[in-house]
Amino acid sequence: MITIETSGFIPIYEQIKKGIKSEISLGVIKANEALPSIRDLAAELVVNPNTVARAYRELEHEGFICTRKGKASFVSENSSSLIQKDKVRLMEDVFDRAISEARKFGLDAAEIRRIVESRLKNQENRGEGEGR
Amino acid sequence: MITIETSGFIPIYEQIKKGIKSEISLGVIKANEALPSIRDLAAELVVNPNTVARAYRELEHEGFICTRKGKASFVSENSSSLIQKDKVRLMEDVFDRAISEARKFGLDAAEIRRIVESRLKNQENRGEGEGR
Amino acid sequence: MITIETSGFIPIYEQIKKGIKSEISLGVIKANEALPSIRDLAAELVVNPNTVARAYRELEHEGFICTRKGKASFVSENSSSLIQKDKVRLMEDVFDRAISEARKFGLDAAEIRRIVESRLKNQENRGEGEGR
Amino acid sequence: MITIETSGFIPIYEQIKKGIKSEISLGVIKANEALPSIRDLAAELVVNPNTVARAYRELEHEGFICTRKGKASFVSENSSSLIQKDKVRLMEDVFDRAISEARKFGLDAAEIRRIVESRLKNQENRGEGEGR
DNA sequence: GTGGTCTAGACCACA
DNA sequence: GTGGTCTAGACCACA
Repeated sequence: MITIETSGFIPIYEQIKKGIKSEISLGVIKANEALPSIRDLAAELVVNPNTVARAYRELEHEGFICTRKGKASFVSENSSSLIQKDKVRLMEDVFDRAISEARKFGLDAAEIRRIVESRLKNQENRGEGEGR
Repeated sequence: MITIETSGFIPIYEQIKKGIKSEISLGVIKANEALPSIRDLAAELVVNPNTVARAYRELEHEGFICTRKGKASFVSENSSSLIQKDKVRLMEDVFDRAISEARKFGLDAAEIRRIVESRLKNQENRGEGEGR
Repeated sequence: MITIETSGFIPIYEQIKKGIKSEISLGVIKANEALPSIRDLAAELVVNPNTVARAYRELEHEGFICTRKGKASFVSENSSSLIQKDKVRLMEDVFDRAISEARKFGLDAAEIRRIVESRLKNQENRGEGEGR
Repeated sequence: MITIETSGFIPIYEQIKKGIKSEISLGVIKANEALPSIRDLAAELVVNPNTVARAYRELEHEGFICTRKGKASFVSENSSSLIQKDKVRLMEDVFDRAISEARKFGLDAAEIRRIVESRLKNQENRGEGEGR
């Protein structure tokens, strides 16, 4: 369910980290459940295992997952509360950036609202089919 | 007026490019006007001249500015129309990304609208003073 | 009585080896006495049998224990003298490392003595209850 | 000044991290001073640049150093206070481990003191010559 | 030249 | 099979 963009500037390991946080946030993977193995996820994403390993390692350092050697990585017990905080910060950040970008090009609040609406609609019309 | 973030993953030359497009878009610099020299802008942004040079070079390739050797770089005659197209695409892109990011974390349209409103207000209260 | 740390870098089989040497050294298990079976110890330590097997195998190679196929592992006849030598070397090693670590951070002999005293006291106050 | 043990179980990147913390602690490198470049240190330690890079990256995440891309890594402004805390924790840890190791082999406080004294003397006699 | 990311691939501890 | 470390080496952004 994680998608990787190789164009663009965000490192693959960051995209993996965000993808996993997203899955935890959505409840796709729940506390104490195992993540896919490094090798499996690497194969699925067509990415080097080292890159996945880095993502997992950083998620572990940040407390989202914990790893049992020889077994697998598991979503931490307290991941939900961590994710919750992280998510709020992340969402604020994402829209602050988008809005200040828009402001830099002279858009006012009304125009921003309008473009948000149009993109919301646009994604509804296109995107919904994919999930089914 | 251009601000550079050294943390984060977006290359500095990209930030400079976007900054200049923004200034053209806002009319801060108009068609046929000269851009600051590479050295001056580099000094102002506390950035290496090579980085500014790259931004200018790419803006030239994209037709936004034209550089006369030994002289300076000027905003192209047809920059406004180019910028206009670029701006629409850019804004759509920016909000598409923000919204799909939010969707990845399970936010629905109502929640997205709410967060956009809160960030719009938040930036009004803080940010406006800086521009004056 | 053996405790395993899964965080940290010392392999589990090494921790098991040291734990058994410790028990021989303390007389908890005496010469010619049987060690717990690999399966039992593995269960007790919540560790994979392979890992215990490796510890036993290496202890055998070093002469501390001997394994009779189909039966069990026994503490060797001459284990005490071996342990005695090993223990002296081990203790010197342990404190050499600790002290040189402290030296690397600029502590002088007086400061090292002081910290040793404080840790000795600290462990007395907390740790003694656990053993009983 | 950093020494790497390839025998033993502590990962090279950890040894590098500790070595650098030690140098900061000793004032060998001071706040705002540049660390050796990744490539240089890798060459000096006869280690892969990736390994040094990992050490630097983790030191950065922990706040001890900060990296300016294209330039170098620098000791953070607030490194001293961080190091101070880290050092205390580290020294307590080191001696707690050493002492509990000794306890596992039946040594009492008096014997531990004696062995500490003997190792302190031993290192004085051997080690001092090297520093000059 | 300097740091950052990524790949390919080896070897080890653990299950 | 699973994660962890390490090496060798490529390519990019930045100075």
